[in-house]
Amino acid sequence: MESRYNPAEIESKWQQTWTEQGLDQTLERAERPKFYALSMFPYPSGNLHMGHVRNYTITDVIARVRRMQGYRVLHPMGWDAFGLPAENAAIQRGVPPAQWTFQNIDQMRQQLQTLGLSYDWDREIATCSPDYYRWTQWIFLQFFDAGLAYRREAAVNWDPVDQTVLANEQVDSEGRSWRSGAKVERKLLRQWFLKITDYAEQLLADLDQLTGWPERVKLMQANWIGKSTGAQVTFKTEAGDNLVVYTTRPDTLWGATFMVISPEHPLAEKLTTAAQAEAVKAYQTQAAAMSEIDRTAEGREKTGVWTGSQAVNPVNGEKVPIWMADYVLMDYGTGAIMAVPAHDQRDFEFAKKFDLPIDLVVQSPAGDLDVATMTAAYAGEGVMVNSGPLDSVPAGKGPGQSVEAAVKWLEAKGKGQGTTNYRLRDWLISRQRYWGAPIPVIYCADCGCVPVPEADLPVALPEQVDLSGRGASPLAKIENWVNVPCPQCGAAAKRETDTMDTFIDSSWYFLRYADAQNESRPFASDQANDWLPVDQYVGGIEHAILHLLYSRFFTKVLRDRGLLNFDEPFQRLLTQGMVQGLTYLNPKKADKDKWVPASSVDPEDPRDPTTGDPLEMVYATMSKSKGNGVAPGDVIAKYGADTARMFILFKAPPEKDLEWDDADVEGQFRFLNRVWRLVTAFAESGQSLKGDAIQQDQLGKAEKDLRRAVHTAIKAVTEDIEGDYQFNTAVSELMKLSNALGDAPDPTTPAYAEGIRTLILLLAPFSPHITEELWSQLGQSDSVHRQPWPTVEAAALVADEMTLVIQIMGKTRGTIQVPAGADKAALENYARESEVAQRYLEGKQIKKVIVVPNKLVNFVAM
RNA sequence: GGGGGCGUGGCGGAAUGGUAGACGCUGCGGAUUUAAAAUCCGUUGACCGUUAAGGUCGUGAGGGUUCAAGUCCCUCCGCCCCUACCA
Repeated sequence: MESRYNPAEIESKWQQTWTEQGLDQTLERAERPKFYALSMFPYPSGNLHMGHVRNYTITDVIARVRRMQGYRVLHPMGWDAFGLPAENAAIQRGVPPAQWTFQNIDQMRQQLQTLGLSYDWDREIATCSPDYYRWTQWIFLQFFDAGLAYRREAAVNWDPVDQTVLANEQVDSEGRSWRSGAKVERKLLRQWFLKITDYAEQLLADLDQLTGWPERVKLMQANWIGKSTGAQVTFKTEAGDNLVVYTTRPDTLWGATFMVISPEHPLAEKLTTAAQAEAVKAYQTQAAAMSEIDRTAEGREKTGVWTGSQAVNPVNGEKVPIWMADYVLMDYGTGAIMAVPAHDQRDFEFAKKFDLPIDLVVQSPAGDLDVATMTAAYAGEGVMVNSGPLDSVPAGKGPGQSVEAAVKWLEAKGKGQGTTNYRLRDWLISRQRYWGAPIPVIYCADCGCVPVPEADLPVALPEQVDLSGRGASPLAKIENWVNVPCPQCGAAAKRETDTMDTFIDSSWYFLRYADAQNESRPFASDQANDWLPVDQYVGGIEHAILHLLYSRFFTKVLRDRGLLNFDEPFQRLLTQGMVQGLTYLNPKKADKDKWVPASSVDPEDPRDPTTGDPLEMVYATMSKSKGNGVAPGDVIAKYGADTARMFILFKAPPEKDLEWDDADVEGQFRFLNRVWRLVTAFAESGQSLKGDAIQQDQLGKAEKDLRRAVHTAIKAVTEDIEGDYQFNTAVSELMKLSNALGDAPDPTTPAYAEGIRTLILLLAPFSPHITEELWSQLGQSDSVHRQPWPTVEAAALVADEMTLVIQIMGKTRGTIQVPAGADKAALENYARESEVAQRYLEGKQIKKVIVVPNKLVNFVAM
């Protein structure tokens, strides 16, 4: 009797069995090639959302296929578990951050387990656990030892209401604190930095090694690193100081008519004359109070103030006034610029506003540029003029052009030198927060900043802590934690009370998985060198720069410390698209309030429940604020994890956004039901999966057709997965195979048995539960997931006949069936004799015949 | 302003320069059923053709290369994403 497909029952049954059997544990068999499949680990919010499901399903399919292909696969999961939400929960609900976090982890692990993901849970990590952050601190000390961790004053986002520093991501687009709503100020504080700029060139150059990364992610990183070439030029000030500027256009030095320094420039005070002191001070205060966002707002009118002093242009001896303006940023270049208003738009605007001179040094090819009539800076091609030794040299950065000539001239005269500059800045890692890894250093009055000795790690987070969300780091208030003897001299000393940016935790977690339970080191080098680099990394595009750049940086530093032997952590990267939900919006309402949660809308007649306005429907990324989310648990409860996985893989290519659609989910459920019926009917007919040996040359047409469909499916699914991960087309190939089996006239042949077997095996990585159940119903004792991946039999792909397309003048006019393997001459003959060709060619003269073997014959005729 | 990507049926999406629309969803018609659900079969780009055979058009727009263009080249339009006073 035919049983119904009951996903709830079989899924929990097999999940339990797999856990008991340890089916998903990492296979330690050195003779097999390794494959490391990794999803970006989640923050344990406590709630699994569809974005997670998509991410982990993609990686799981890849891991499962590789296992069947004979690789030993590392496929781990863990938790990016430090971070502010845990502190907020503590403040709002009085639950200790550790307790809140570990509860969430338990909850999310359970949710993950319902998806049938083949993780090796023995390697699970949580960055907030002392077993882990001990090694985060150890790695920090490696950086410290290498001179790559240092402290300096930095301008940070300061919330004047809550009296705390905020991370950039906690400041909204209007420059307000997400918590207090106060306008964020910039404040100078002593902070810890990692010297990522030391690795700027390598981080840029090694992008070339990342052949398996999306081009746009590499571009984003390259732009972020922002390499530019130019020159540093020294201007002497009236007071005799050297004011160094960086410029990418040293050739326009002769057109520099003033200079601008940043309000934070170290020479600012010295350069300011008594007469201007008050105005300059006021300008600096005003600049300091502004957030970076306000300061760099688009289209903002130039502001500035004269310092009262002047410098000498080193190329022509002319005096140029030194101004101060906030459009010059202290943390790019030298914090000072030479202004060439004729050829730089910003300088042009500044010169116009403050009535400063404009000197033309590049004349356009048309020769019609005149400073008296210019309404904008000219940055185009041309030839150098009014530029002494550079006159008549073509303007530009190319070989033999003005920039090259200018650098040569400056270097020869000792007035400057060619340099390379990067936009990348050092990484500020101090956070005035509790729930992070404490920075393991101690301040001693005599010995200075002393690293915590390795043996004393971890510097554990104290459990009893008062979290108010206000003031400096909560750790500073815990006297018996802060006060420790100096590790060097034993005198009374104090701990650093800041914790590390959580991006540090995630910059090395992929290494820990290789040796997750090591108690004496963060990882054994031979283990890490064996498993890494990650063969396939999967995650969201939002980490295109941050996490991926930091991880590359860490890998290179640890390599230089002799701990790793590879340059790049992630060989291939797949950035999966967002999951979008059907979203209702009220077009009459303002942007922020226009979303209407789907739960309060009647889909038959979508109206705003409060105003009665008709609503518009769009697809938008699922989020709480839009009320358009679909809970994974609901879908799994209704259709099962296999259906959810199939839908997500089929609905869109992995890197594109995916529109959640219930009807399509139903479609996948129908497909799995069809597979269920096909296989259970086969099982009940009492046939064996082994079948008789198949003799390809003795098969009838129907069997040959079926075998061709079967082996075409193997080929297509394998190629779709090994190539660019076209899971959507892979699933459609599985559907075609299922359709072919359903259409097969005789379900008792060996070819049919082969088809059933192949369908189950090819489907197994996509839908692990139903395939395991069907496999076992067919009397197989070993897991379907331990079977070898099917291989293509070339002979089975060969058809006796083929469809030949007949074209007249490039237009398809019909097709005929011809024997396969016919040569060009034979194909042309078949085509000539065809009824279609005769009809169209009657009374015409054939000028040319193009024969494409296995495809078509095209007659060019008049 | 700079950089990147994308425009294909009612919808999601397929198409090594070689039959555009695979596969699925939706819609429509039918079978089964007391009825429904489920399932199965057929059909589903537009237009012309009474039916049929067949034809014309059709991948954002316009040009070009080619025997043949969704695919390659040029010009333009539209949308999306990232980034931005970076000297």
